[in-house]
Amino acid sequence: METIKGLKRTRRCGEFTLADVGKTVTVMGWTQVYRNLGGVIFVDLRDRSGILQVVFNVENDKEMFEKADTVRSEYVLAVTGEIVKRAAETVNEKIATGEIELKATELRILSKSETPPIYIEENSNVREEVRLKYRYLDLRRPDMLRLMELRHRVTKLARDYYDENGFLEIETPVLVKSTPEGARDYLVPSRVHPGSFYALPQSPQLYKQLLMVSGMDRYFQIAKCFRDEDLRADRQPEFTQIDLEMSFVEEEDVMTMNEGFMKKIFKEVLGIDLATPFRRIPYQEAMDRFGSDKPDTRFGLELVNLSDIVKDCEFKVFADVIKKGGSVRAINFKGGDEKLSRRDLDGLVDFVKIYKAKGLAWITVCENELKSPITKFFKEEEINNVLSAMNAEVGDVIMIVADKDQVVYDALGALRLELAKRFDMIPEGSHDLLWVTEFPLFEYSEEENRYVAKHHPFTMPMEEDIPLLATEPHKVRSKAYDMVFNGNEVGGGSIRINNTELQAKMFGALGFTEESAKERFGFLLEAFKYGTPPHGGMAYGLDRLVMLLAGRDSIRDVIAFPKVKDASEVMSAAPGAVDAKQLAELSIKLELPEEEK
RNA sequence: GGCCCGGUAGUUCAGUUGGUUAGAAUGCCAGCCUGUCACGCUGGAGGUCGACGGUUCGAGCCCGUUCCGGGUCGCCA
Repeated sequence: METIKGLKRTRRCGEFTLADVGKTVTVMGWTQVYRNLGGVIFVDLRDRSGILQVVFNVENDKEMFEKADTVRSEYVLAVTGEIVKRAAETVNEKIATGEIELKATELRILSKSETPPIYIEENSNVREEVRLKYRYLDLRRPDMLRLMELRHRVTKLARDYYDENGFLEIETPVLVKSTPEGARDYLVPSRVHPGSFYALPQSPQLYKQLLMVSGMDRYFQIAKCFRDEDLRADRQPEFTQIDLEMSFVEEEDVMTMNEGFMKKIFKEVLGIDLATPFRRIPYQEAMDRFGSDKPDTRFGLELVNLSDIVKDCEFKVFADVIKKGGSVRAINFKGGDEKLSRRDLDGLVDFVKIYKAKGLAWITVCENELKSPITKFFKEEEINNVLSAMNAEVGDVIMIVADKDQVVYDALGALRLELAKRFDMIPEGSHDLLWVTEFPLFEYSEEENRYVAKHHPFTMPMEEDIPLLATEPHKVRSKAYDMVFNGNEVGGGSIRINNTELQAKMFGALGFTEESAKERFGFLLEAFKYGTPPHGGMAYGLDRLVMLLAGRDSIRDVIAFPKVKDASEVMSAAPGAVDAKQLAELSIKLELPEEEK
């Protein structure tokens, strides 16, 4: 094996141009392909920047030619030679360096390679299982390199932007106190304090608020966060936030600041001029029109509330639902009749059942009649009112769900996305940014039988709703806002409570006793006694943001070493068992479920 | 935890109603070839059909269990 000793790389492979013709240079990289034509060998040498063709000719140097003949895929080479211009008929227009090539004068094989299990190429369609097992090879592929580059640029722009706007980058601890509200914590046992545990942070929330108390004024951080919950295509247990907090601000200040950030990212990464300010859609409007708190507004299929029209109808299902406080809502799939077979409609009925809907009623508007399993239960006037409310025309299919509001929203919200996806109703390359505002402060947890904070317990209620805190907490709206990009939540935040009495009311509404509030958040409440500026902030899901900017469907594509569905890592096989000695040091005894012993 | 999809050569896939020796492309190995660029030509090697069990004269194919990967519901303040 040969060494690099005495050689210096001139530049990366893809960075040479016609201007370098005649120069003697040294390049280093991986062998993309080699082509032995008998008396001449071509090696395409690849690194992060691209490819440069290297030529070995038997007539120039027989010994080196024979050495070049032993080169195989992914061998790591150092080649010194002269950059020469290619003859016109041998120019390769497919690569950036296609007009030149390197005429080798010295070849060193720095490292051999076994035949790689996956081929290193753009858009290889290798099974994800294999890609993840050999992630370091997968990352050699140009599209993966570009995604890592993109991610780097976004974090760099975040640092630049917030720095320009007077934010300080401050690190907060990764070993923190567990506050079991919300997602499950990852726990880290303490050796020094047997029986005690740190948690890994779900977000730097409390610390950044304390930094505001400290007078840091504006803070940001690229923060690793952890949530011990199940994965999704856009959710990893270990993820990164662009986290920020500002003092002396209201909602509009935070939103404006962050519109500026998005404007900068879109301009510099995608070359797109974003219009600001973004639209603001109150939560309730988002739910009523789109059935979602992260609405994709790039297409229609908006929800219409039919409750008033059908509340007295003879179709028991609808009337009963409304009596119990639920609603009957519908979407109109324009021209759906010719796109959907009866079988497709049955499939959609099953589809909404995933979201707990008990069924999906439909009315197909034909030339001289209506096709529907339910119209027989309705008076003519009711039907006409439904049709006009839905703006129905011949060829349309009206799809109706009746249930508790949340189920109706979930089912129709998902159904409109499904139809839009299936029938290509989303304009290609469109980008739709908006804020959803006025989130409810609480949501009811059936599991815990109490109200829980929708955002987190430090979120400021809207002034006009504060009187409702003690009486009708479900009606209280908050100064919280989510940034939504093409129907994805890319970030969210709120104005925080900076007043201890209000915070106490908040804990009261959440059902915390004074002691339990003190036990969990005592240090924050204590800090708030000493002069807390009005403050607020937000956090972006960096991984998801980069994924969307890149137009990818999976967050794994923008994370160098992602976890898979069961939160393990295929390549390293983490998590793993530890030996008895380590456990003993931590005073931990295992008691595994029977089947796992 | 539930539901759905997938697992056949290094890789991507095909494989008929359950029937002889499981195929293709690509990659790999060898030989030939002096301007290719996914070089070309000739030849060759390469399989625990994810695993285990069952049904059957006979299983890649049917049944059960299980492992692995993906999607999704629950979950994710």
